[in-house]
Amino acid sequence: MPKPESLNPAQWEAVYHHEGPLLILAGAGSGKTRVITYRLAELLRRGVSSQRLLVVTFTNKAAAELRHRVSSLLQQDAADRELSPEQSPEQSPEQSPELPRWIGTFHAIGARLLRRLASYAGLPQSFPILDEDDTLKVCKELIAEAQLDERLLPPRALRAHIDRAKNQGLLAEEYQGSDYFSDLVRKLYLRYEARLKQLGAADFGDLLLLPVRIAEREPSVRALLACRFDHVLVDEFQDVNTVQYRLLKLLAEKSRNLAVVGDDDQAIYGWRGADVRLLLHFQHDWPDARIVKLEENYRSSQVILDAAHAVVSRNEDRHEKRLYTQRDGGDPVVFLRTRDDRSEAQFVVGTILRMQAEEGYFPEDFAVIYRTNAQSLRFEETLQAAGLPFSLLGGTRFFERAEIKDVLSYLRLCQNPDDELALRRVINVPARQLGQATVDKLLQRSKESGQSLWQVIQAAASPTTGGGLLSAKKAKDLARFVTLIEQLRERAEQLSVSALAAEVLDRTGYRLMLSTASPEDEARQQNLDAMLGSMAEEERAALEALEQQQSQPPPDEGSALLWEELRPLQLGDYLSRVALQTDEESGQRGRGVQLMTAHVAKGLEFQVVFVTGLEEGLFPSVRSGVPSLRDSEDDRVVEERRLCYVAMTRAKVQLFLTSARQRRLWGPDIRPMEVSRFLRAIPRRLLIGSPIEDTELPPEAGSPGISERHRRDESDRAEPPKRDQVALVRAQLAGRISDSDRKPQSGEPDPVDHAGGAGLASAPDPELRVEYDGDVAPPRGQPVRHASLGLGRIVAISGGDHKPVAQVQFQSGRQCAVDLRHLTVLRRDEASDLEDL
DNA sequence: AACAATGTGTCATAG
DNA sequence: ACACATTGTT
Repeated sequence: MPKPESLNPAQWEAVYHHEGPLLILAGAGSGKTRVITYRLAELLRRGVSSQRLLVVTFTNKAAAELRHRVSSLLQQDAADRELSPEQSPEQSPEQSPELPRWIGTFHAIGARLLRRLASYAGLPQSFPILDEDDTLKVCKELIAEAQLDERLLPPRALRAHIDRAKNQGLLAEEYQGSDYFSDLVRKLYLRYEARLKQLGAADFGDLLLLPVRIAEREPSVRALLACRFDHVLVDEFQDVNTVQYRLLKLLAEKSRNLAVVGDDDQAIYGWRGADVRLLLHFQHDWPDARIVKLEENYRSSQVILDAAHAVVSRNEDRHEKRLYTQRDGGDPVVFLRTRDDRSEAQFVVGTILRMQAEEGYFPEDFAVIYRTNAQSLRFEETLQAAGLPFSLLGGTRFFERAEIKDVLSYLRLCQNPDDELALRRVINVPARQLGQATVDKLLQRSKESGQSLWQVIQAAASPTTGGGLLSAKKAKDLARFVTLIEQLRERAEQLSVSALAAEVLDRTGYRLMLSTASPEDEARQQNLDAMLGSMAEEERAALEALEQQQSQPPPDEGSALLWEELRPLQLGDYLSRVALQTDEESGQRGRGVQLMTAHVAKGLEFQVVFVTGLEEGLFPSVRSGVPSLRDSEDDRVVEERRLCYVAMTRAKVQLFLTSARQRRLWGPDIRPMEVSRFLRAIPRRLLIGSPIEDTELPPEAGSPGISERHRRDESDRAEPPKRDQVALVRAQLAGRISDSDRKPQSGEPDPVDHAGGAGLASAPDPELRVEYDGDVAPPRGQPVRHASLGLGRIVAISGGDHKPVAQVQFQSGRQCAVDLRHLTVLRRDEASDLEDL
């Protein structure tokens, strides 16, 4: 059992709170995970069944971490009990409680619920879960089918709108169309929903949306959910969105034992529908909630905390809290303004090398944090060149690699050959002469006949039933593929998951395809081997859990539907787990220097942290193009500020902040970058390094001499910091400057391109470009020209948060919506040859 | 004509 | 790494 003396009073209160709602406001590094693990252990000790505890986290990594920590706490607990001489007789001495079985991300929990509720949603029990790629393809096809131009409604935008709707709990028919644009989205959302149903598939949003909607509709299901768990514990509550909250309310409806942990200063997922107000106004729904504040920080030095606080406290709508630590003082935060992203990377890597050599740090002690994944490249190159090991967190995720998805698609086909997306993915991988044209024919036939693609393929492959759809040669190629799949499906009945996967690699010729000696192929082979290994591992774990299973309480209250049964790993179990397992194997924390985005960094901690790219437009990131209509500039920056806070508070001992004077962003142009406003918020006394007052002139032709810049760095400091720190920065500056000796590529950087033009061949005359800032929109009937669609008139204008869009009737007869920025407004005389439409 | 191989631009942030 | 366009091959 937890030792109370290792908890501070606030933590103690949170751990031992008994029944009823509980809100834990946990500042960064305040021992939040510790509180959750201890509380779980305490609940188990009090006799709450491991089957009736639900713990929700945001990432698989966090779930794995919790599982691990609870498990070791329970083991230690059992060991302690054995040692203690006086054993209370009523306490069962023999075994420590089982681990809670329901620890997972919202999506994992939702998927488990939906598997059992599938019939209510008209889905097969083994529905595939579509990832982002899959849903993007679906959106693309829908847009094509609707004969819309992708430039007007980019598939990504459609997907984002649908996803957002789902996060708000809206089904397609509830989606409100108020203008042309949202009407369009509504129509396509309706088709999207129908298409997914036809595919028998669910997307990420469905995993939460559908269980909630089913339960709210079906009283019997609602009752099941309400009594399924005795305690519900939620981590990162500030990042919960509406649907997730509705699910929580359903699950805690009866017990009312809902404990949530969160920090409003770390709310960074507003863009995917999270609503901090759920945390800020928790008492509104749960008036009797006990509130516990954790404000003592056990991670960072006071200097780091003060600097981070200075950044985030600029926000207004927040619980004011001030973290304190017993480790007073600490080294100042080092700020460095570098010439460009290259020298930024060189500074970071140089510093790591030096601190490693001189201060005994290991590569694992360092984290490099940036705003966007694209920034990782420079660091990767530079670390590579320096011979430092590193691992990239996030980015392209393991299970999204092509080779992994290919093999998983074969496995999906073994489970269900009607899985159209899986079928289309692998029909020609490895190449078997079944290209686009052939697949299109088959798809066409499938659409006409209403048969599944697999059925059509089976028919077309046979000379008797082919109906002349394909040439004899193609039919033969196809028949070979059909036989392959049929054989694999037979084998699937007999083999374990890992053995089946190995067979897939073999029989499909996939291994053979990767047998060239190229480093890419070798990496792919390694990835596949890693996957086979993880399969075997899961099989072993499932068996072990089965063996160790304690007396299984029989399903009570008719809730067999939601009961989890332990069994050997089945193909379907594996596929559904893997669809949600987007982060790298969580157990083995990557080796070497850790590279990650600020979002990924949440919840982690490191000795030394570099927060990089602190530049206006990058961090805070301001989306290029037209500012959105509703959000004020500030609204968007508020979350960025919290993101910066999250990044800074990852550091335990030393924090570095860097900012480049120029970098290539989005396009081919090298842009001058201003220093981030977040830096200006930090009191000078906490900082050493480059002056922040640095006026943001792009490097002039005769760029300032090295010595001059160096001198400025020194003279601008408000207060002399510790001498060794000065030496440190000097040494680093010297290293950096020797690199930046090279001349800038061109005398003047290109002017900032505010248009964010989307690859049109000829850019419209800037003077005639539409100004659209919400007030000045072109009137209806306005003649316009589009680079590729020709002349037309505006029929309607619609905004939306993202893109101002005009519905245009073109002279060609085509009517479609076009991003306003791609239109040129014509003067009356220019439009004379445009007839009335 | 249908496929395969090769080159090019693009990308917030996550499950 | 992926989609797209282009060129090369059967």
